[in-house]
Amino acid sequence: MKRVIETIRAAYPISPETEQALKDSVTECRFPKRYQLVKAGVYVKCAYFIEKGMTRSFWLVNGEEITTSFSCEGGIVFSMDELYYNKVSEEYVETLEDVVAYRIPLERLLELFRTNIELANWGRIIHQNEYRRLHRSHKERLTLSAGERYEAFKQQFPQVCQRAQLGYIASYLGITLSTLSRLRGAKK
Amino acid sequence: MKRVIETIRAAYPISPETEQALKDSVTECRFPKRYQLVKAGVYVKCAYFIEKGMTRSFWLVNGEEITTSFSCEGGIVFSMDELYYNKVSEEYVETLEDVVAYRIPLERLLELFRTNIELANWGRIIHQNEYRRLHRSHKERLTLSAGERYEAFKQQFPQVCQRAQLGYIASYLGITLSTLSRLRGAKK
DNA sequence: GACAATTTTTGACATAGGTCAAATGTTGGG
DNA sequence: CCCAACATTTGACCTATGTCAAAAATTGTC
Repeated sequence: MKRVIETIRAAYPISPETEQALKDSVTECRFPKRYQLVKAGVYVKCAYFIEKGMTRSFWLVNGEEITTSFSCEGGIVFSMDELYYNKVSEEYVETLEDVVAYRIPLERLLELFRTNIELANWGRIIHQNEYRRLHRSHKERLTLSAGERYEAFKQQFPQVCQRAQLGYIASYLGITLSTLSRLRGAKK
Repeated sequence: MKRVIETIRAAYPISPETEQALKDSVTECRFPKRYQLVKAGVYVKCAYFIEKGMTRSFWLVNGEEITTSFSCEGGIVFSMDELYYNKVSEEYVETLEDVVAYRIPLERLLELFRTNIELANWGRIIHQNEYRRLHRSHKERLTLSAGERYEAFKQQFPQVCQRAQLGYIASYLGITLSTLSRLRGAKK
């Protein structure tokens, strides 16, 4: 869990005891590329810390997939609806590469939040950060052209940009595949 | 602080001791309509729990104001950049009505997060909720037409809809004032 | 290493919503 | 109660990006 613990510590410093409590709560698991970790309409009952590989979350609206986020090494993947509100997911999460992850039951994660103040604060801070990210991308959506948004995305997530295919990036940016392709063509 | 405590408890149950610790940390204050609680480029050093009245947060981009959120009774208002990253704010927050609020120094709020597990969890949960809200509005932005978004907004925030002026709502929805006005005209 | 499947590029055309500016309506302070 | 400041509506015209479909490039698999 090297990568995962590192990322947690970068968000909020945790003690060795907390680290151990986490380690005692997870199970290593592996998934092939294109595997659905979370499906809309079902309970998953666990969250995944990504040690290796990349995933994307997406909505399925009128048969169209809309990517809402990417998670790489160190990230945590779960169904918001289930973790926050104990409802079935409205979103899907699938692997974009082979993935090594650590599975933690949601119930255990919630118990850790309730009882371990370091993890409660870590949970607060990762949500703050994600909130800030979305907030910024909302602003970009309102003030930048499609091309400028793509540039900003490349800058902010160079890795994702290289590892994810165009269609996913396009829907994340809220533009069509054709438009994104044209933008790339025009740039060179 | 009735309204404020009620809203906190609705997000995460806190004990009477925690309630008291909060009460001991705040100062009541009042602001007239159109007062700027948070300004871009400066340190504010505190957060405000709104007891009465409404505020909006906005960005100023190329001389244009882009509203990113509204806060009513029970809400909490602060500079994300300052609370999360100890940087000056990039956003403004101004009152849209006369406001009664409770001021808490950011330093004290952070100390409470670090030392009080109930408040750490409350902090986690309000951020989860805001994150979910933004997530949903991001989806709406990508899948609904301007008119449908306005309908969804009216449904989700009927109060804000009545109390805030059109221009603020338009920029929140990411459409122009003229377009929103036309939509309203067409509807009847 | 060649074919099938998938991904990306390109083309022709359509449109939702933007822009700018003027007209009208509403509101609060003296 | 009236005027100035502010908020909303309306009009004429425009453009960034979408849609749909076909061609080209890339990738994975037997």
